[in-house]
Amino acid sequence: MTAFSELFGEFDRRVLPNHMTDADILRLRHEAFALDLGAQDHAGFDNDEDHFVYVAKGAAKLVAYLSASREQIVAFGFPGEIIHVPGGGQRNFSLIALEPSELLVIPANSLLAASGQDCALLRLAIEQTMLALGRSRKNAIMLGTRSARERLAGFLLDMFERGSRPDDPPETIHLPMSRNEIADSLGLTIETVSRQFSEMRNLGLIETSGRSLVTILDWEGLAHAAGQMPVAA
Amino acid sequence: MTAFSELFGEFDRRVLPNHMTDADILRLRHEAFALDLGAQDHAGFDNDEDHFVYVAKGAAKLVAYLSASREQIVAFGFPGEIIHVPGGGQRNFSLIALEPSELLVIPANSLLAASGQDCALLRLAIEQTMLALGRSRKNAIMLGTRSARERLAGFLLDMFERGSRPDDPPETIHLPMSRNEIADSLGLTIETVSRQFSEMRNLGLIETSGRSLVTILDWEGLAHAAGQMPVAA
DNA sequence: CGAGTCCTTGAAGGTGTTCAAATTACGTGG
DNA sequence: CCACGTAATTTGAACACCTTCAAGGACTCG
Repeated sequence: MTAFSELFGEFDRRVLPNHMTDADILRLRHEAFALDLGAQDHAGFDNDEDHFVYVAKGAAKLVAYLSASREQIVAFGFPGEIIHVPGGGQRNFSLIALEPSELLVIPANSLLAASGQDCALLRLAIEQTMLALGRSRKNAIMLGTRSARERLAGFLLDMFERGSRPDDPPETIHLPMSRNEIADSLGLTIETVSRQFSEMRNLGLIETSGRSLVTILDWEGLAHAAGQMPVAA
Repeated sequence: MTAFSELFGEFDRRVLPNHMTDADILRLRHEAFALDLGAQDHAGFDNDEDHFVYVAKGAAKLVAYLSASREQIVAFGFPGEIIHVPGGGQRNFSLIALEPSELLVIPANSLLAASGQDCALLRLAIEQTMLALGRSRKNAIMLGTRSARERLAGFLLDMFERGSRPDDPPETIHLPMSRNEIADSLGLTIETVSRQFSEMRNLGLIETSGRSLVTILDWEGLAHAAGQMPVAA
């Protein structure tokens, strides 16, 4: 069993709906390809077309480049998630691995091409695109309305939801991205992020160990700091 | 010919692809409905489901409510455009008319339900969702990286692209939204928006007349103020 | 163990916010 | 058609938060 077969098999089990026809699965198998990236490698695939990227192992960031210094991280991808990578539109997007990663790349056209009569692949594509839209809007709301404290607290809670691994100690998470990358995703500077870490440490909300291990000590306090919306109608 | 027929006819001509089957068109016609809204009316439809809303006349905003005071406008919709309105997820979204508007509302399920063998409706849905995703990401990048000046300059240029009407004087646009709504969409306060208007007026970039008429005097200067990315590789 | 990078901390400054008040625009009724 | 009342906008001043610039310290990799 090749590496690709294993990878595609995992994708099939975890993402593809059960009722897919063999023809659809075979076509997808033919169009998709595996990508093994080292830390900071950027995924190089045909930039004219949209792609869906399934993250099997590791972690990745989708970056939009602006001026030389400032860049914005549009999305993170963790194992089991799918990132939508736009093709050559107006802006320059890149998918970059945060740590050694195994990815399965699926050209969007292979999902959009006519597929059987129940259009299972199209349905998969639209479902993933809508998920991406929801995440992007949530992100935009965060960037438009929240303070630095709220952003980092929300970020940490989000990372705990998405990034907990079987081998991590409970309540503890390994952040695969640097402070700089956290800053670029929250629309802040690295110094502000660092200061927020320190203050939240001093408040007894979290504990850190090394550069990337974070333990949540006070879940309620952290949720409060993230500025949860009251459940009013 | 009823108002709905006219509205749906326009939608058919301007949005639906030519090769749609009559069955698809009829089903869509059966599921879609017209909505006539006065200024500040909010579109009330079943909030559990996603909807696509075609704006025929007027203008609308898609708002996310957070705490009582702060809200974020996620998208504007102008004639000819389609807004994706998410259903009952975690957040509270509302579609609200900025001025008297005619909308055509299409429940997402009526596009997602199996449709013929070429899945024309599904294709339409995915195309619109991807457009919405692109706009949302562009918006997130703006909110994460741009200054107040850049945001308002970019906003005005965007409005000129999307909102020019046949009866407007050239170089001049009617903004259907208040300063408050501009602020809520740019992630700023109303005072900051007003100050930026004043400064851009003093710089000779724009001219304003009344509350909603804006004339661009210096296109190049405004584009520069918007912080155009140099076309470097 | 050493070198380099990443992270933290400090101090000063800028940009946008908040609070408050004056002014302008617009719809309504006379 | 003009005057008035209300709401939106503009402006001012003080302040808060985040950024910038700068330097010291810690972690990780080879």
